[in-house]
Amino acid sequence: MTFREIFERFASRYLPGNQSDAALLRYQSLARAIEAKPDSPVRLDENCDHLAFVCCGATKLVAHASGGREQIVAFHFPDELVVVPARAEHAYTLSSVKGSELLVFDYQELLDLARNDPLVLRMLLDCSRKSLIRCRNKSLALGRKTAAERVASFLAGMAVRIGMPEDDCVFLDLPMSRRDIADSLGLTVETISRQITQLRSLDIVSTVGKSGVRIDDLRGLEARAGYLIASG
Amino acid sequence: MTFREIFERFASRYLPGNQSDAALLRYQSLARAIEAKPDSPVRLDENCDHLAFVCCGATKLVAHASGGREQIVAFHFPDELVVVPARAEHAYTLSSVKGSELLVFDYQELLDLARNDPLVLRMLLDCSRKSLIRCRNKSLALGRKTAAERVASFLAGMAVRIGMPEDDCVFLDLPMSRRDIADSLGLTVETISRQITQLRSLDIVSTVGKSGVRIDDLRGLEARAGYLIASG
DNA sequence: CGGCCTATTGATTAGCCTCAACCCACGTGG
DNA sequence: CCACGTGGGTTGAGGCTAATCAATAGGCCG
Repeated sequence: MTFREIFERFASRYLPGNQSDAALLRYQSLARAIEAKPDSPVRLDENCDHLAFVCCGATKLVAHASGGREQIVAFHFPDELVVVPARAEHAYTLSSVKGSELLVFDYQELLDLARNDPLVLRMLLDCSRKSLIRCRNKSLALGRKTAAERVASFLAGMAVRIGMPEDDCVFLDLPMSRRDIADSLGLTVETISRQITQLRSLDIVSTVGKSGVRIDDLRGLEARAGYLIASG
Repeated sequence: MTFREIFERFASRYLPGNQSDAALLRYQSLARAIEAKPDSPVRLDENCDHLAFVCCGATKLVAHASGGREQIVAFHFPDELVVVPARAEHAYTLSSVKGSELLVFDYQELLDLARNDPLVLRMLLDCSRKSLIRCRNKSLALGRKTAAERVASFLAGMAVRIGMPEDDCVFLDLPMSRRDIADSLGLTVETISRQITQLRSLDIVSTVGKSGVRIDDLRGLEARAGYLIASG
């Protein structure tokens, strides 16, 4: 994809429709397209925050702790936005999960340009609030849910975000490895594997190759997710 | 405190200084003061999001899972803002930790009023982004840190937020109970207790009564917090 | 001073991690 | 076309961390 196409896609989704061509160009001049190879960190200026638009592929925002431990704080799929904090201040890295094309802004520059544009500000606010809700839900899972519940919640969440409805079930083509899932759920690859095996033996999901998961019983999955609502 | 005083305090901290009296009054008309007793949920309309300004006391935002399990997703101290999602949609409750005085807005109404006020929008954006960073850090702790590291991180974080510097050390008067700390760190009260005992025996902290904690060795505390930066 | 609730301490258990082996799909080169 | 190597995924055995269960201690109220 050309830079032009990527920017158009971003603009049509996130910039208000009534922008003048001149205004669009100003936004465009702040943007930079980045192509990221599978499972490689996205190189960004360490001294400032960034806003990234995922055009295609999938990315993960990774938090680092001592001893090489990693926690994936969020995944991002096409047409989603991420706020990436400055590496210098907070130990986070944005990485691609599979090959991805991104559009990246210096967050502060973008904010300055949008200083008097309430529609863009509201868009950013909305994006930030959605991330916050997701992150809070993740905190609940990491703090209080069992391995079985975390995996069920994860799959149920993926079904909403990237699921392809088939007759009476939902098919997932998971872009991330078991290791990524483990790092996202605060577990190990072995535990993920065992839990998926468990779900398979209960006829709740079936797996197709390494990345394919068909959710045959979404109700059953949600019932195991530990939600307060909908499962008591 | 009177409603007037609470609102003034909110306005001076979060509304831009150049607002007309009429504009201030419009904001004021959306606000409602709530006094919350210790450890009791704040009663809010379940069908909409809210923005709460903590005037005094301390609050916690609690996420609920099945089986009565609770995860505290954030604490809030005087002069801080919280976005509380609609209970109807997401299973969250705002509760006071000790007696608190709050100023509460319907989030949507506030946003509508501020629709064309970039300064207020940026303030909200900023607040949302700070919450997001905190929540991401919490995810790292819950997903990948040991009990010892979580408690150390917690105390180090509290030192920044509510610590009172004394000669060569920091004193904390923790407003929350051990149970709250446990629910915040994804642990049990017993584990919290044991970890604090451990820190005491290492001469890193000393405790004064139930709520007092003096951090004698902040460096030592941070070294045990599992941070990537500053501790390798 | 006595009752109550929170915090602490101790003993045991359970869930997940660790370590190790194996399987399988895929790519490579003989 | 098959032997081989590689890397992710799965499965199994044993260990460790934090949970659970139970009892004691200690602050704070009347």
